[in-house]
Amino acid sequence: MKQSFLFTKTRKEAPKDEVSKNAQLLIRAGFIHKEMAGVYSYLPLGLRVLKKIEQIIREEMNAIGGQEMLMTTLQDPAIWQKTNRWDDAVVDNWFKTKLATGSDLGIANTHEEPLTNILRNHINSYKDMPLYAYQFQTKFRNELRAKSGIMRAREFLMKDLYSFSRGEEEFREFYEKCAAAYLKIFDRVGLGALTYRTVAAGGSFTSGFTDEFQTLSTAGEDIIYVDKKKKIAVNKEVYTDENLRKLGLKKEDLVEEKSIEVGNIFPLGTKYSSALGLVFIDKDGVKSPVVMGSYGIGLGRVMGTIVETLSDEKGIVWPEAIAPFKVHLISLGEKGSASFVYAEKIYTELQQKGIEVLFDDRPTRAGEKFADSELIGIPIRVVVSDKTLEKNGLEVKRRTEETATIFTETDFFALF
RNA sequence: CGGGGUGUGGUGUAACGGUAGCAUACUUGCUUUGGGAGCAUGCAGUCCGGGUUCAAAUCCCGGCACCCCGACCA
Repeated sequence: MKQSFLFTKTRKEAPKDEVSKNAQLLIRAGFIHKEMAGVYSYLPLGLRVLKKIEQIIREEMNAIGGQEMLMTTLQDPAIWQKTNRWDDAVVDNWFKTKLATGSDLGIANTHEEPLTNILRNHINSYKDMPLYAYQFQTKFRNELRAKSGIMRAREFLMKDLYSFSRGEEEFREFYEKCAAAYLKIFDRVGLGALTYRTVAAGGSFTSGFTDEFQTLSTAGEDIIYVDKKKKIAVNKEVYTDENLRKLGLKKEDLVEEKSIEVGNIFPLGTKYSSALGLVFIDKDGVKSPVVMGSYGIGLGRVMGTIVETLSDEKGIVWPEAIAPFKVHLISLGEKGSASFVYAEKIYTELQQKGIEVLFDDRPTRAGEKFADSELIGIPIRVVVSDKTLEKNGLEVKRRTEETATIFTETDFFALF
């Protein structure tokens, strides 16, 4: 894409009402637009990143047998009443609205109920399971206090997968598979080194533990105790001597850290299947409720966490796998000049090879282009100018490195 | 939801109750061209509703919005 075509602009200053680093940088660089507190639009650059994160998650979910679907935002209160989660006194962050006829309607904040209800039409026998369904869908949560930029929003895109198993053992097997897939996902998006599977409290679903995936960051809201050798952590909420003993962890190996919850997985047992009548008949003709699990990742939060943890003082530093473009090609020559024509040639060739490139063809000054490039954070910066032309090459600089190197055209294309 | 704070051009900021100014961005022109250029030019603003006052960005009341701390976070 030519940068002159991109409609977003960068800014030197962040809006005064944004304090979090992720929102400041993402707004300055033109990735997102704040609509209101906790509600952000994704602009072209931001959407590119979001889609890459989505695709990585999709690949890993498909790899463990997930089937993608898409459920509705508008929700029928009736099925939520069956699990007692319609009442505002029970679930306090509902957005609710009404049909023109006057009847109540919910705006979905999660999808255990609707999916369980859907599957009543598709699960009858033990032969119909195990079954794993997931979606990328917008959730609405009426948070009393939105904060931390895109990290805790009122409207956000979430991958939610639900597992349907014939028994506890079968459920556990998938649960562990999914945990492994999650670690892969966080690794692929560039958060692997900072992200820990973390033992947490059971929430309101079960009495046992659940698992969170926590990324170390001073911007985090959670406090966890990390065993860096064993690559595991314990959330403060379950940090007791007894629990540590159960988990086989020693207090002296644990370090207290602040962290961001980038994903979670938890057992649902038969809470929803029982309440909504999702049962199956086993080999012996006996009816039992389906054993369920739930597995979530907030895409915006992952994106925000990457900005929080990997940026530097000049701007964002995108890991290659999720960067909006792989190459930021900068022409310093005037339109029509020899170096500009050469830059256009490189641009065309990169595109022909299927390499995503943002071509800064704007008639602006070098300093501004460099500053923008660092702010936007594309992994590889390539400069074409009279100087590089004289040297018969291209100036290549990685966003993570300080120094630039002159490459010949051949060596440059060999990078990909 | 409790406590605190703040609302001024697109963005960042200034103005004792007395002419709303600066910077940036944007328009146009000339110069400049490897680290957010210079000169000139044009465009653009006091959150909303009341009140006090000769006079309100400024003081008072109400509302709304945003930020922070806490609580909450299926």
